[in-house]
Amino acid sequence: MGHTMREVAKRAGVSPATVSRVLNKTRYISVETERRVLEVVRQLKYFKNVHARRLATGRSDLFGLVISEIANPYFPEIIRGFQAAAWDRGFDVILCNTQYDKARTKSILRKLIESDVRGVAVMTSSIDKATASELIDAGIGVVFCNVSPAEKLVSTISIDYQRGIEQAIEHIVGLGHRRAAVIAGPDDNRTAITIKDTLVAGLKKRNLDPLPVISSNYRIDAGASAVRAILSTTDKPTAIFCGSDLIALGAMSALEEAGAGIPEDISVIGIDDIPFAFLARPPLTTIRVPRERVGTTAFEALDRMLKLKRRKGADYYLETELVVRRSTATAR
Amino acid sequence: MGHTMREVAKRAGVSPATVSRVLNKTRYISVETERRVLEVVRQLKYFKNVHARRLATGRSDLFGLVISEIANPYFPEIIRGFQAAAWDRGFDVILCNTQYDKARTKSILRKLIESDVRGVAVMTSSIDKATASELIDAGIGVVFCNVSPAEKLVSTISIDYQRGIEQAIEHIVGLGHRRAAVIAGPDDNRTAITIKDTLVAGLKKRNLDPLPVISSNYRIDAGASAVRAILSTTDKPTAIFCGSDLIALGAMSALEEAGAGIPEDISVIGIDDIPFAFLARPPLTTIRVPRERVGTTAFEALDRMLKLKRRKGADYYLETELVVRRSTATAR
DNA sequence: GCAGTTTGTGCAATCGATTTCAGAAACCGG
DNA sequence: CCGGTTTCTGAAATCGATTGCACAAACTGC
Repeated sequence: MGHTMREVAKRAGVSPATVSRVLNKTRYISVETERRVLEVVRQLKYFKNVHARRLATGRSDLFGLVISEIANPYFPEIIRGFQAAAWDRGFDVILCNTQYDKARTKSILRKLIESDVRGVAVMTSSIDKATASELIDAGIGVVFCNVSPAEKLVSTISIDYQRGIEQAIEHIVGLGHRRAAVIAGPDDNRTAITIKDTLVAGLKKRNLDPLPVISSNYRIDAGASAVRAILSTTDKPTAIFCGSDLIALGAMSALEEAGAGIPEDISVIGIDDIPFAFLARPPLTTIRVPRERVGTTAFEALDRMLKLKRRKGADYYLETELVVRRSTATAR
Repeated sequence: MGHTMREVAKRAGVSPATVSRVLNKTRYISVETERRVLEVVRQLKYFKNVHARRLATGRSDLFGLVISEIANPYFPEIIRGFQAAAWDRGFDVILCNTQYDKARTKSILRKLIESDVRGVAVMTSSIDKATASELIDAGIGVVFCNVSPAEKLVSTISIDYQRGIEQAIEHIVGLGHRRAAVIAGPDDNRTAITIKDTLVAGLKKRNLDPLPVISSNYRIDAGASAVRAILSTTDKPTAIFCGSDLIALGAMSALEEAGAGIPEDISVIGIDDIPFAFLARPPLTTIRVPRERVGTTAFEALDRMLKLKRRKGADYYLETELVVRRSTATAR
């Protein structure tokens, strides 16, 4: 709605091309001309139009970031990491929430392609490679989380839960626990499955027979019914591994309601280390996922991949680690 | 990078104009032609380019949403509300975090203007009207939170803390409390100041002399030092009003460390009702701010205002209400 | 003082869609 | 069957910037 480059050019007595060059510092420009142009720009409060620019250059300085639900405390730090990394290099990001909705996901992909984004970070398990193939067909780079392997135009970030989980089991075993339960995330979620499998395998290896319970979703109250199930077993576990901090917090609430003391009666371990984990009562022992790093790594993965002529993806690995707080203690 | 409309037109044996009309359903098109065009579109996996479209139409179907820090649990629901409302009407939103940084704020404003957004929702107190005047000069509508009054191109959303706070004070007085402290948010934050003033005024009116403490920031640990100060006073309060749930949670942690029981020794009241308030131990009594509504209202305020020929802003009001949980009890 | 380079600037094509204008074809009632 | 609509389509201008090419002026070095 504002002024155009042509107007600026006219007022400054130069050609539009010159104005463009001044504003983008792309060529030799005499100080005098530059001064005049900038003066006019200031006077007119001129701002160049990004859309025209994008059209003209063909490049789009845009990246997409797809998550499932912004209210899930798992995501904000990923977003921040990604945005910060993009911003630093002069790129913008379009944030999209699938809200776990198929139709919405579809239109998000369309929107991203139409926006001519350079790359997209898919940080939710609710989109798989097949769904994202549209992007790849359109020549847009994609980075996934927890989906190997990399291929052309596809990079991946793998969060190595193994290490953190081993530390956690070690910790629990060291505290004398012999029976542990698992409350995993939803069964239709790649990451949740990976975590569950890793947990179960790890526990078996240490001869703690897990009695796994599947919670149907990632909502906070998911833990409650699982806890009831656990407490009604004859051979009650003394430790509960949860597939996420949210589940753990829900479980803790339910345990308290049921009169079980944490950690005196039951130890609870979460995964993620969301900001509230340490504010929980008792502060939650959890396996930290470096979320901000996930975000920055996602951006860098895209940036690097797209600079390659072959645009071949790479696999990135990020470690997890146990954070011991007060929700775990010696088995009674 | 994909195909262009011209290619589609050629393959379908029609003119680009026709393709455009088919895709936008803007004119009489024969079924046969439409079929042919859509067929080619599918074959080629053609997506139209948003930038070209925006340039050509002059309209931008974009709105900006400015917040300060995405990791602050206050914001996600606002974002969701705003995005959902925008999305429903076919608009996109550019999410910007100021991170409380002056320079970053500056470049955000520039970016928004360059992107030719139609309107911007400024949901953080870290930007005031003066700072945002650039937007208004550029003819971009703005909606603020907690900054009256509305004017041309400026709408406002006022969260009426008064009501919720009165309910809360009533509640506390009813529980027999006689001395209450206040831990407010940062002094350079409009909203925090409003809340503090409303709290202090309300308490005075009920003859509960507050001993206000100013916490310097909104970070979780902000409450800790304030709590130390409060506990070291001779005439310890039996209730603490906090300027936000985050502060309240921090305070609760600190209180527990200091051996004070909640609510037996001290009742704690927060503001916001963030998702974790009810997971806190004890679940936090708090004054709920309808955050998702704030988001949707912000969008609607912009949408309506921009439809007016005079583009005159309006003031919107949203109520708060007390949510009683278990962090408050009779004074001992 | 001349060929060769470095600077500084403008012209005009281009990016990919939208949209005005106008014209052709089909349909209509009388 | 003829003037008048209505329906359908295309040519071409337009949006606002970028950029390759061309050219002139100002320096080089010899």
